Amino acid sequence: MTANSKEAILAAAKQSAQAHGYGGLNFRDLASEVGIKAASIYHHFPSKADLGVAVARRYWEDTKEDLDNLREADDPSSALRQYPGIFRRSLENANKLCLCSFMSAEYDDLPEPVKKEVQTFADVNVAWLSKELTAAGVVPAKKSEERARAIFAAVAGAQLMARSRSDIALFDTLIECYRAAGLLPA
Amino acid sequence: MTANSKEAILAAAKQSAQAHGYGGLNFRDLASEVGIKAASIYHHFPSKADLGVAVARRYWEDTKEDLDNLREADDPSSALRQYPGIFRRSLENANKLCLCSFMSAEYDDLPEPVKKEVQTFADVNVAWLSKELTAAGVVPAKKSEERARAIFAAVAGAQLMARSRSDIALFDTLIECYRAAGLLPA
DNA sequence: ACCTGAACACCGTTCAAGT
DNA sequence: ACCTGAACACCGTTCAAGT
Repeated sequence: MTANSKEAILAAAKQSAQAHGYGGLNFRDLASEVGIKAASIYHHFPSKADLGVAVARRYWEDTKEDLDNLREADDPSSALRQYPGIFRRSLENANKLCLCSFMSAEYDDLPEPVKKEVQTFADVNVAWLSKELTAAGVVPAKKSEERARAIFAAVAGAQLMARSRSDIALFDTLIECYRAAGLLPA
Repeated sequence: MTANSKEAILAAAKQSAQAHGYGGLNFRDLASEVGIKAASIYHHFPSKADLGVAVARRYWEDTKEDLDNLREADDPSSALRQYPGIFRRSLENANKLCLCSFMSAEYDDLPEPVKKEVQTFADVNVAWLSKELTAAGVVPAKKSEERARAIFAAVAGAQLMARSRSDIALFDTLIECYRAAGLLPA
């Protein structure tokens, strides 16, 4: 074992939750991947709900960092152009789904604090998109949040559909079609 | 018990799968809702996979019927306008998700024959949309399938996002925004 | 601090046996 | 045909004990 167990658990849980959801997360498989026993996980996370919260929070934190890096590296138009790439990378990574899309599906069965983190993921994406859309002059400031939400929902939907076909090219076609139709800036 | 058990199981399983997914489908709760024991379900469906196939097939058959009715009752433009209503009705029904969106998330853990039914659901939607888009003159025939796929993915994404907020008004706003942006015909 | 074996209560699933 | 009791496998969780 290289790093500390807590980080290793978090990383493994993130991968598993993106493939199998919160319900599909199980401590025994998780532990064996990390090289400890299931009971040991409880030393780091007092319950499954706590692990779920930690994974979802880390997930949006990582995404926020990716988004901020995009913003710093490029002008708003280019940054917006690269936004779908974040969802594409999940598909590239063993056809994985956005953790928060999966958890949105599972919403009824999620512990309350996990729900909050899922919503924060959406909020982070919408806020970033909204700011870039305004900065790029795509839509007036008054309409930017609404458009941001539409883009977020559509890109998540494209990822979901592409995953169900294990077809990254389909994802690319869908994004191109969003651009051609006018939902995403060309 | 009114009708036969098999139909009652199918109906209850459909509701449960839309709320909790294929993984969340559980025979004990299902049985108690129908008024029999869990083991009795296996008399009607030899395995969970068989039940999953039956539920998913029934689901797309029902949707196909709804779509065909829409087509017969209205001209292509009006029919297209009412398309998102099919997804809206799931949300109205106790904030439920499209069964096939949920199963797309769960794709890695689905039995092979269930995967096929999930794809057929998408195919049915895309074929209907494609035909109506061409008939309504929204896009040239050559581009209609691609656009149909984009609409299907985007509407499913809107439903997923609205579900995670238990907010039907958000679904309506997203659909309106798709129209304003040009993805859906106005 | 960090980990484990063993156990607990629970639940989805299966199957041989009932009617 | 239709249903069930009982068993099985697995789950999240706990805890006393190990280092």
